[in-house]
Amino acid sequence: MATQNIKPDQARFSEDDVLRQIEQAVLDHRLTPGTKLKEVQLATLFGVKRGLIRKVLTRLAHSRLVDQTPNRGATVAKPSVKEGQDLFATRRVIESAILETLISRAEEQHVEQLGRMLDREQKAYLRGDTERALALSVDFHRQLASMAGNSVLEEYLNDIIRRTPLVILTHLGVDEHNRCRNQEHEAIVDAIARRDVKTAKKVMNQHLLHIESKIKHKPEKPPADLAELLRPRSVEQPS
Amino acid sequence: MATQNIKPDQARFSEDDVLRQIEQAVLDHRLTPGTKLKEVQLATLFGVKRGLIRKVLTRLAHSRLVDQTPNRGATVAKPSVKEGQDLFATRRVIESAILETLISRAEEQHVEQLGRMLDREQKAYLRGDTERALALSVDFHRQLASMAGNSVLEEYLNDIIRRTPLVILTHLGVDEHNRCRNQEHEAIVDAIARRDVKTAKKVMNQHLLHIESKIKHKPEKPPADLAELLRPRSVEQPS
DNA sequence: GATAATAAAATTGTTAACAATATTTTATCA
DNA sequence: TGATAAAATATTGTTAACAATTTTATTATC
Repeated sequence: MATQNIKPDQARFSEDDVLRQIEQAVLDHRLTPGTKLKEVQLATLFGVKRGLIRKVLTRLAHSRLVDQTPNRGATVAKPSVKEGQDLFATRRVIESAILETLISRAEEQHVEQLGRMLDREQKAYLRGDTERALALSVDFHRQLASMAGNSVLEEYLNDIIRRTPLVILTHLGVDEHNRCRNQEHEAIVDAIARRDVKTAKKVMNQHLLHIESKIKHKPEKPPADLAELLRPRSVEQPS
Repeated sequence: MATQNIKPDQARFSEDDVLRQIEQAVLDHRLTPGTKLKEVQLATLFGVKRGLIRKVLTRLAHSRLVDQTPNRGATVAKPSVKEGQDLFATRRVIESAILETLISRAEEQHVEQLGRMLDREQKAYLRGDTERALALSVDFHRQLASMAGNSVLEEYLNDIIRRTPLVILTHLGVDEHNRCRNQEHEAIVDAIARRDVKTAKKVMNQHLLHIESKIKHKPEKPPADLAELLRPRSVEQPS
């Protein structure tokens, strides 16, 4: 009981925990492109030594979520327009391959599980819980990759998912219209159930293109307060 | 003049240099799956401090080239059969997408440059310089990705290229027949020149499947002497 | 000679201290 | 008041020392 009441900022995080927390903060739009990530501040926030933070930042930089400049520290990455376009184009390739692979091996239970996920996503939208809906929306794509059963495709999709918010926030800003639309998810699941590869891929492409086609603008957004945004949350086990 | 004659084992390497050297050693088959990478030894070999080696190993582990186990150090990764199959299947997806993109934007000079590369590759094979031929063969694939102009696809292909030797060495062993065949490269360039996407992709798939279909066996190979294999080479600028 | 126990050596993991660099604040001057 | 220079502070980069763990070598026992 006592251990469960430990405040997050007093907990002792592992390297992977810290990495996950920062990745999640990017995904949630809590950390926006250009935000400065100061080592000492992060170490204090997470209750760890600076060395651990340096390791995490190295890994994040290697994954291109973070830009590291010698003697100037780390900032959340700001992808260029070209990089954004390339990322979305590649996402279309990867998601299509996932759908092909999934449909070639999908079972009844897979379709049912996807249906349940969509129910939850729809309910979250209806009650106005946009944060939860966004998370479920992202999970939908992850689940497709997991069900497809190709670990390398899954790995790349997860990489893309982590980087997608950077593109959106850098070039499009936070806007309801720059997110997944639930009915398109439904159409994809329907096509999977019918084993209709062509339709599934077509809808997925449209799904992604509706965001991608807008990557031209460059609205600027002021940096937010890092401590507030990145306040550690309890480490949760994946469902 | 004096600086140019510095012996490699006395040079001061940057973090990126060391990373590149180790990656290259994997690509050359000098470092084989299961090989133990000891920090102090590497630090001595490269003339750097142990801290830098730890950073490099972190990055290599994040890229799955290296397995890191707490308190037991780092070894060159040994992908499972499934992982090997997934990697090759994903490679087919990525290479096909690269060909599509390239053909949609290819110019005369691209085709000429690829032709010159193939000449060099063929000559290396004919004079029995297998190491050089292998390097040129790998460069061929990299060049396709570079010409296609999608940086994310290129990044993923480079990741795949770095990991491919691990699969081959783990499951197939060093064998002339587990490498690219020059005539298939020629057929691919020919199809690109004719803007024949279908044929280009078909040949590329065959090209990769001729290796992939063999990923079932597990020949074992004894670990080699690390210091000999990983002796630093001079840092070369990419051509 | 084989096995187990112990000791020694090697390796990995962590840390605080300090150096180097960048940023912010303060003082000075026109 | 604004611009510039100097001083102070903050941040990043590096390092050696030490702790913790694993591996290897040596010794003891049967």
